[in-house]
Amino acid sequence: MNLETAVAELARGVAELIPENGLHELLKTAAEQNRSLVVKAGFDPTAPDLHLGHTVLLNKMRQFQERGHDVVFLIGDFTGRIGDPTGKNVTRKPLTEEQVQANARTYAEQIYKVLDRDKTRIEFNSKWLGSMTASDTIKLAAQFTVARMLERDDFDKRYKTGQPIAIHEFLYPLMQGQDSVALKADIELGGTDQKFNLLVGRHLQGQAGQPQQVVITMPILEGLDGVQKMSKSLGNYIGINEPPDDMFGKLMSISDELMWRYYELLSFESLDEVARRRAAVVDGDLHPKQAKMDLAEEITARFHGADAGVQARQAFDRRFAQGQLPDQIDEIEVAVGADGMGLAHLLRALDLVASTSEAMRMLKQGAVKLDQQRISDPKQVFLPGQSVLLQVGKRRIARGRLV
RNA sequence: GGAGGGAUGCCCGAGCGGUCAAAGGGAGCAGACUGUAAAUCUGCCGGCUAUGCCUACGUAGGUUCAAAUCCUACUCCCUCCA
Repeated sequence: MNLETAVAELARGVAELIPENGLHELLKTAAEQNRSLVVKAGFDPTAPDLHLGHTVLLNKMRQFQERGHDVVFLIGDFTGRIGDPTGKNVTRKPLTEEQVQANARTYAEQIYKVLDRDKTRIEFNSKWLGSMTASDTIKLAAQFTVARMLERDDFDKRYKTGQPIAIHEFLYPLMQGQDSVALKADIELGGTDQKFNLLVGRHLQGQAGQPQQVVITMPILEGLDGVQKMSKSLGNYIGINEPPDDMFGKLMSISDELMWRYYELLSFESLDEVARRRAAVVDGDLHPKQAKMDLAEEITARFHGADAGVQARQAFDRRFAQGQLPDQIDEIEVAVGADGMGLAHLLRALDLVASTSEAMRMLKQGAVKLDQQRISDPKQVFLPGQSVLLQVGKRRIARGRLV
């Protein structure tokens, strides 16, 4: 494959490339010298539950692996103790060695659904940061100024609006930059929110007399709402370990507009194919729902296998297009006592609602169905021996066997 | 070290002695519409043994028939001065 094609492919979906022609130059040199590049990406050791947002970066790492480069999955076990300066969670409990190891294992279980296990190098930054002395730290801190630190958007905003900034937060970008020095990184990948930190790496490498890494930032993937970034705490995420049907269903619930964004950042279809698809939808030759199902199937298949992708698609179609019940409904045994149990409590017992108060509300709003028939009397009593199929809204469904 | 401001439900934010389970917005949930779309409209949105009761407005006390609202102490946060 020629250089131009390689650069174009590696630049797909990239938010920013610094310096702009850096990737081109690097690939050229690497090819000439017949060496592989050190590609680094750092990860927080406290959030090992990966979702599709994380895979935007992983996908890019994988692309580099496919070209034979040395991809370093760096776990920031040391920097994780500082806490990335977001203004929240300024104090964070230090993780124990065991916790770090456990989290690393959890990462390993997940990332190889995208990355090539044999070509991935896992490192921990405590390896070099942990042995730094106070004097080393001061030397490191001396290589950067407060004024430049305050250029960071996050710090700038907080400083101007009077939000607190703890001194130790300034160390985070420096430590992360030091990682690049220690690894002699040629390229560092990160989200756009990491831009400043990645640039500090370039600066420190320069100070250390090393070639400066090329910085590649990837866009932050929007969550299911299409507005805020995908994150676990916002609840707008799709976890890569979620069951196929859930994954498929969540992908189907995104807006049409967001679907194209997901195509760009998550699909492995070539940009040409995506463009063709989009044109077909615009021309009315392809229903947007079909396009979305294709995407949902591709992603589901990536994490659960091709069969699971197809099955999830069929199950979705049966359930929502044809209005059938799901293939599998968990049957829960409920002890109702000799006198039976009222409907409101039964819903609670089946875990279809969070409280009996919620049950009352759902009943009042006509959201509850018994054996596919709408019902609304909270006092309706169910006796032992009965078997019931109860639904709350479209998605909550359970079968209860009363004893 | 000194002076001042603030802490309200998942989040933001009004209330500043009774009519406050607490305005308004966001998020979320449900119903209608649909492609489980999105958008829109409507309703809900602390809990319970449920037309009543209990718990809630930083924490602990106090004043009062009655406190999110007043007083005291404490904790945390912010601003300005040094």
